[in-house]
Amino acid sequence: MTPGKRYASSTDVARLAGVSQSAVSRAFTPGASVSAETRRKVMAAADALGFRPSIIPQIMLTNRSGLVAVIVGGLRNAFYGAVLERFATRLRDAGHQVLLVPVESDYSLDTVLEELRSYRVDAIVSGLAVLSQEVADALSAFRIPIVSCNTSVTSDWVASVDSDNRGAGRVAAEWLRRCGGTRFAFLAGPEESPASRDRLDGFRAGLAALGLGEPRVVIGDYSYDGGRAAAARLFAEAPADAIFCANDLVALGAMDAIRKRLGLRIPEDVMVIGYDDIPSAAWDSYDLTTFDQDPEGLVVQALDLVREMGESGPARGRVRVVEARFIPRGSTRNPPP
Amino acid sequence: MTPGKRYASSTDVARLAGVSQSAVSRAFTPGASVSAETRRKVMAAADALGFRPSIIPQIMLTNRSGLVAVIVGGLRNAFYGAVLERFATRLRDAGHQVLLVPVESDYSLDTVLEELRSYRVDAIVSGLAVLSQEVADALSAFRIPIVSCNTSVTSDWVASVDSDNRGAGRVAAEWLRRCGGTRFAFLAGPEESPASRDRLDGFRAGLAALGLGEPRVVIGDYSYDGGRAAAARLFAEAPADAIFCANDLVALGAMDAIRKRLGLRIPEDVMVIGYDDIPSAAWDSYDLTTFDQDPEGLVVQALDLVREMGESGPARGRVRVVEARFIPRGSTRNPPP
DNA sequence: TTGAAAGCGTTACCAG
DNA sequence: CTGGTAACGCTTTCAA
Repeated sequence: MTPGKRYASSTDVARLAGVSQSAVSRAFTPGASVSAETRRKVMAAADALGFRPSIIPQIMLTNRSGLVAVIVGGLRNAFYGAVLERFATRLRDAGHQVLLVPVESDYSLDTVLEELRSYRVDAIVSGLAVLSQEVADALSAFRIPIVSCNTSVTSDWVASVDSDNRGAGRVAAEWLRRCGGTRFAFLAGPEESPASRDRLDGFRAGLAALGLGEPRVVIGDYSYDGGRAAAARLFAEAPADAIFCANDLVALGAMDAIRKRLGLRIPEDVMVIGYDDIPSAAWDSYDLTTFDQDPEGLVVQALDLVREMGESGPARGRVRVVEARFIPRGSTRNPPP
Repeated sequence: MTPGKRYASSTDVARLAGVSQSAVSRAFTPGASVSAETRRKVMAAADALGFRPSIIPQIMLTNRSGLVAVIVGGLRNAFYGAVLERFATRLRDAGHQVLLVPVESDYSLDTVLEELRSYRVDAIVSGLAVLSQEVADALSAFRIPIVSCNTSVTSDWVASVDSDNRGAGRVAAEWLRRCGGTRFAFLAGPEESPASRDRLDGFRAGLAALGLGEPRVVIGDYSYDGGRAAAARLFAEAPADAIFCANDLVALGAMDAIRKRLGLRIPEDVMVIGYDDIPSAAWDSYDLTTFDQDPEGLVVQALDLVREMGESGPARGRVRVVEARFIPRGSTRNPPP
């Protein structure tokens, strides 16, 4: 192609405007001391050439790129879409650019981090839970501030934002009990998901505090199909009437299995509670009782950590917790007054 | 913070390894001529210092950043989430980094493009439809290859990928007619959406070809709530029994309104067809007849255009079309044999 | 195979 | 307020 030259440089502009290259730089620097006349000449030449300062040399000088990487694991879940959109919008409003990094598992995380490092990203926000303390420590070697969502593990360079999963589990247990539930079950996410585990822990604790036994647990995978299959497996063994699900997608799948395949009614025969409050949860066909994870709060806290780490540098033990707000809807019966 | 120095440079590595800086560069350049011994020393020193070449100076030299910007308008629709994830994955596989740019309207597009230019992005993929020929021409001034999805407008620097919306509209009309539809309606997206307009055009053409009259049209906004409201407005005026919707979200909202609010049955009383084949369309509660927009094909074509423009430079009139595959499900009756 | 040196486009500093 | 110069970290000549 070679369309002449793709980009004009400040030197080109300086030549055309009849000033020094430094003058051009100053004309584009807010608050620099330039005479109105010089600025006018520079801007005219810049417009003629389609010039805008490149940010690349600046990155080279400062080692700050303005880039923040956001690592996501799977966008099929509308909740992640909503969170990602918020991150992207707020990061841009704060003057950053968003580097989107899709990662299958934390297996490939090391390779990815090498690349991000070579781009001098200022920080990394990970939707992927950083699983173990070892991984968190290993990540510190990269010396890039990392904020991990849905974990409470931290290290020098890793901070985290966590939802109050345990608290929510307890609330679910109490509500289902108050509304007349007797046979409790938990449809879990992937076995290794800390969020799913914490929700179950809270659910267990809540039931125990009420003098009730262990809930039955079916392992799933955070998807609609997984929820449907899990519900089928659950009822194939024995019925349940109070089901807490690891997330909304699982709950919606379970609801469809319960109604369309098993022919039971919700909430009369079976009550269901989800987690996330994705848009579909509010749809007329489901009207799912769930928890709002406060995506706004999650994003705000995460970005506040990014800012804080950028300013004060690494420090161990930064954790923020966002509350999960209970949203009772029609998939659970009304409690007695 | 200042943790000593954040990044080691090739000069630091050279000093530690007792070689020249050029040697370090070569050791990291595949196919460069370095002796095994030198490479060994360099790598040892690099590991000790945690060194990896910065990509920034390279960008400065070549004006190619490896960055491809993806502009998205709203991630609430799961279809866009799925498409975005594919884009991100494939772009990374092709060795690019993905810059995610959320944009409310094309109002702010100019500002955004200035920024992207200063980052020397190699190309821009826009999920936002580039509306008019004027906008497309204006975009050419930025001299960055742009691929626009869901438009057929092009210019020197703007290529586009379009779904066969008209063809799908015709198929919808034919299917609804064959299955016994008599009172046709179209629930549109935003008035200015070219995709929605094209789907309607095809629907109209299909009905006309069958000797049928104009469908009734209700303007909406591509959302579930919009679909619900649009269906309510439609039936408040007069009933319909064959409804084609601008996308799946609208269709799902309409289905819920028709069943839960109006007390009608689907498909016995009313048939509904959507567009996109988002995951929820296949859920048991909806089982929505729809069109698969072939997100895979969309992404492949778009990235092929990116590659092509990167290699051969600007050229007018690059358009690719991806087929929409019809997926009959339970929200329409079975056609007579 | 190796080292020295130029150059990419900025910003920041220093004299004038 | 202005122009010259150093510096950032790399790749790429050019000589040796």
